[in-house]
Amino acid sequence: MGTAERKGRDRAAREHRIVAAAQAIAEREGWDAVTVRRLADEIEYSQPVLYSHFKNRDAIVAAVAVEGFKELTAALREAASGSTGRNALKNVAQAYLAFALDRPALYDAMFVLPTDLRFAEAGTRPELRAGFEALAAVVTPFCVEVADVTETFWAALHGVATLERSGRIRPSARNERIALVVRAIVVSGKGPRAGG
Amino acid sequence: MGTAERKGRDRAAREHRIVAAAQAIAEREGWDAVTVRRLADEIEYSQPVLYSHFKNRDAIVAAVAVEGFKELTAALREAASGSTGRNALKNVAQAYLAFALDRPALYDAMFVLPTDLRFAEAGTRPELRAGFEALAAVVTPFCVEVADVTETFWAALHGVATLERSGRIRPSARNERIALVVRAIVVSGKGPRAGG
DNA sequence: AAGAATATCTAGCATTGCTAGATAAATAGC
DNA sequence: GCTATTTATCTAGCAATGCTAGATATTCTT
Repeated sequence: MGTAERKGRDRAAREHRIVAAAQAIAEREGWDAVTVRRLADEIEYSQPVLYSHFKNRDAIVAAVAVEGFKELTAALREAASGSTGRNALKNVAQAYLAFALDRPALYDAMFVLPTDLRFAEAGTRPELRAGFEALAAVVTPFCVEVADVTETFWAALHGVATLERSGRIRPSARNERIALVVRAIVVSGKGPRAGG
Repeated sequence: MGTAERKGRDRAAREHRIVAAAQAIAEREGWDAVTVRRLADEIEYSQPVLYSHFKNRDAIVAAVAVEGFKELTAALREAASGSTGRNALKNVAQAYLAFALDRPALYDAMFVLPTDLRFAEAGTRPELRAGFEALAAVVTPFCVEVADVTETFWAALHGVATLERSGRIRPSARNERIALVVRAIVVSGKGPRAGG
């Protein structure tokens, strides 16, 4: 009899509901509104049930972050498709910033709030690695040291996103900053190449 | 009689002790350990006294952040002095990253934790503007659009610092990333200039 | 020295993450 | 089918937090 399987599915579905509720509340009202009690209400179970799925609240945030990486990766791939070279770079950069600025709560889960998620290391979750690969793909044509340049590209986008989001740099100059970052990648290969 | 003045001084001194205690605890044990009760113990007054100095806990974090900007600005000026051009850029970039990585709690107060501090706007506190100016100073020789390039330089450094700190990019490649950022600034002027 | 203003404290509220211990439900053994 | 055991879930509560109302000292004014 498949009751064990059904139980497993039910459990997975409930876990998914928890993560979805956390993401929805966070995106609507911010992460402070995501309390364990509130999530318990939302899924119509008591608090301790959540702790049978996740070690603690941070683990729930981390689960939302993983969802965020899936979405970001999809957005970056979509942006890269149908263009090449410098245009692909620009489209990806714009898509990255659009994601960070349109989905601040999700972006916070991925990059600002404390989690144990790791990148660019052995044991990195595939969802995270895929995001990095999507960036690397558009960077590759312009350099030899792909890892270095991809990391720096990513860091630049991340910095622009977070500083703009917190009002520390002028939103009005976003396009100029994107252009500068793209240009930096284009000329970043070892030894100066003619701008592409 | 100067008792009013003395009272003012005493009050200012107490306020300074609060901020210093907050910074010390944060740097030793992290911001989670900085509770209002703990600060009250530290300065040997009761909790409500803190609320006569600061509107809420976030305002205390913001006060520490302002101290951080003073320190960062000093470090950047020091790094810039005695060198020019590309070397100044590199030294400043290294100093920025060293600050962010050596003083994570302070850096968090300045850039990660929620505060109302603004940059690059009317009404910005002078301590914050000074930091921006220190970056602008080393960027200026390389470009026309100083504000755009300074913001992008800063964002790149900020991104590198935060991603490296949270283990999302390889610490081993820091020098390569610094080199890329510096190179990007050097060639960032309107119209391609020969790399310096 | 009496009254007014200021400085400070005690005590408590409401909320949070998390958990021990009790109970209900499902499963297994016979 | 009935009982014993395991599994799933809940009730109730702890300790900590940010913050504040209201009471009490302390200092100033006249």
